[in-house]
Amino acid sequence: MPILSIGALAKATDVKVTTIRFYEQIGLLPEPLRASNDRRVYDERTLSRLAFIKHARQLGFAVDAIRTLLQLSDHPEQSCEQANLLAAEQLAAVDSKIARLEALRGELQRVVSAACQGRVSDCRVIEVLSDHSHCAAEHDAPSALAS
Amino acid sequence: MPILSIGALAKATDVKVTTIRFYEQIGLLPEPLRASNDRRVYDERTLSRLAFIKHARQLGFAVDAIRTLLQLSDHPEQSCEQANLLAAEQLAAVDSKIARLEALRGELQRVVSAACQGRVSDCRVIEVLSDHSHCAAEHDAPSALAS
DNA sequence: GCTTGATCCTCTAGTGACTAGAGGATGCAG
DNA sequence: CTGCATCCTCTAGTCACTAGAGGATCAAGC
Repeated sequence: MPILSIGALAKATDVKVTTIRFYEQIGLLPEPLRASNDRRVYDERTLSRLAFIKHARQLGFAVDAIRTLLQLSDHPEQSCEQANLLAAEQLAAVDSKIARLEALRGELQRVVSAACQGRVSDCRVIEVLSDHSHCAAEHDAPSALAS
Repeated sequence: MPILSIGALAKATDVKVTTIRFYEQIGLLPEPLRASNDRRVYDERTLSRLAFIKHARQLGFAVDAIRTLLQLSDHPEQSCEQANLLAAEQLAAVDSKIARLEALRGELQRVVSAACQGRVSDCRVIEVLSDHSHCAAEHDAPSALAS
C-alpha cells in the first residue's frame, strides 16, 4: 500500500492542502496516521474518499449531504434510498437555481441592451436599476442561488 | 417630506431591519439623522437608494459593484460607460453560471436515473459519485457558482 | 397608571466552505 | 551548508448577511 504525504494527496486529487486539513477538521476525512515527524500519512483509501468528496462537491452537494453519502458508502449493506433522495433533492435545487438565473439573465439582457453612450443622467442602466417596475417579470433574491 | 422609522423603511422596501443597519455599516447607506431617542430617521431619498440596492442585489450585483453604481447615480454628469460595463460583466457571469449548472444538471440526471432499489453495495448513485470517470463531460468546481 | 408586546438600540458571534497568513520546524537537492 | 519546498498549528479573513444577548423606549388597551 503506497504511502502519501498531504502534498502528494493534494496533487493526486487536485484538492488544496489547506482544504484537506479543513476536511479533516470538520470530520469528512478521518484523522490520518502521523509519521515520526508529526506529518500526516495517507493511504489509497483516503485518496478514494477524497476523490468522492471532491466529485460530490463539484456536483454541488453540501458538506452535510456528503457526510451522509460517505456514511452510506461506508456501510454498503444499508438501503440506498437515502442516497437516491439526496441526489433527487440536489437535482431539484440545481433546476430551481437555473430557473432563477434564467429570469435574471432576461432582466440583465434588457439592462445591457439599453446601454447608452451618454451621461449617467440619461443612462438606462442606472434608471432600470432604480425602478423595479421596469422589470418584465418578478425576480427573487439570489439568496437561494448560492451553490 | 415624510419621515420613516427603520421598521417602516424595512416594510416599504422588503429589506430586513438588520440588513438596513448592515448596509449603513458597510457604507452603502449614509448614516441617517437620529431622533431625540437615538432612533434612526429616514426620508424618501434613502428609500429610493435602498430600493436601488435591493434591485441590484436581486440581479446578482456584488456589493462593490453596487457601490460603484450608486456613486454613478449620485453624479449624473459622469459618463455611464462604467455602468454599462458592470452590467455586461454581470450578464456574462450569469451566463457562465447557467452553463455550469446545466452541465451539473446533466450529470445529476444521470445519477438520479441510475437510482436503484437495493443496497448501497450495488447503488449506482454512490458508485457514480465515487468515480469521476463515469462522467460524460467535465464539470468544474462550483466555487464560481455562488451568486 | 400599568402592563404587554412591538420596536428600537449596540455589540458580538455565527453561517458555508473554504482561503490566507503568521511563525516556526523539518526535509531534500546541489 | 545553504536555500527552498513542504510540513505543522493556530488565527483571522472572505461574502452578505443573520441571529441573539441584553437592554431601552414606545403605543395601545385596561
